Amino acid sequence: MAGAHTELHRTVRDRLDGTDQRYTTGRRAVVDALAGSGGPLTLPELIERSPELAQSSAYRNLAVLEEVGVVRRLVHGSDHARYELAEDLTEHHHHLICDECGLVRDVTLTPDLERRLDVAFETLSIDEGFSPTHHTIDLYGRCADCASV
Amino acid sequence: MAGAHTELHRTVRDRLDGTDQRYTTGRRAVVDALAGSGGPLTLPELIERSPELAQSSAYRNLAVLEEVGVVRRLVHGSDHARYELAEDLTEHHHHLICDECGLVRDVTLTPDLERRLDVAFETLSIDEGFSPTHHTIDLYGRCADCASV
DNA sequence: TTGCTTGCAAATGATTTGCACTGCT
DNA sequence: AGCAGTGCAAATCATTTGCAAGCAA
Repeated sequence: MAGAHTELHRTVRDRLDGTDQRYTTGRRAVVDALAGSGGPLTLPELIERSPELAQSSAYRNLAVLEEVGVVRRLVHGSDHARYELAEDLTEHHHHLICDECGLVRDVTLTPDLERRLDVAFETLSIDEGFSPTHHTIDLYGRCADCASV
Repeated sequence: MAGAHTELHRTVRDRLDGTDQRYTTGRRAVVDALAGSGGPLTLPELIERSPELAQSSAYRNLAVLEEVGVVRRLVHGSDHARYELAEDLTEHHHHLICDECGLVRDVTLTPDLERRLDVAFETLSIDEGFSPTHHTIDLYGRCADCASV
């Protein structure tokens, strides 16, 4: 656990070093917050978890981290965009999204199903002259909390 | 073809009637534009196809049509949101999204694969206490035009 | 020192809204 | 007549950016 965390930070630092950027306290706080949540966070949620971050710096750090491939920016229906660690730092996953409260949680599909999907996408792409790089699957519905009301 | 189109308009009118809203020329233009494109449109694209629409009216009409379940609003990475006809007026489909130019095109998966996905989502949802209503799949990559550069 | 970072305040840009006018019904 | 729809201009609000000060190599 601690080991994985350390390695995560080392990877991030390496990627920043590559373009003369520093791994500052603020950036580390962003990475820690994203690593510690079970799903992508909005800017307000991120700041709630790291109140020492100024809003503009948080946005800027997320942009920098996105550029070096550490962070991924997502947009669903809601007002705020959401941010998560890039998949090569975590694991391929998808999202459960609550129509009611907007909560987003990570989920994974079985390797077997992912394999079938990849094959289907590949075939599709050839038909369409499209070169696929990645895919996202969002599952919308009601989360446990909202359903129990 | 003409028949299907007529039926579409009738359906839209019915849904609007249900809440004392009118199926005006502007709204019809919005529906026609969305029905005639091979993928969801941004507001600028929509207005390009129907220049008689004022921007604010286009936004307002889209909002009204979304409320009565005729239109669906999508957001991907780009600046503008995209709008398409609701799936019960068209057909269950997914999207190919070009990382480069932002183009979005509709695609469908095989019924067999969709069935497998539904089963997987159902299982997943039970595990998570989540009640699924629908899903979206976005396939990112390079479209034929951008790949050929 | 050099130049990346930060925080504040101001700017940007998509979308929304107030209001007076138009046009169905 | 009575109320929904429209267009314009102004308001919102998430996000971005300019700038002066802070901090690490």
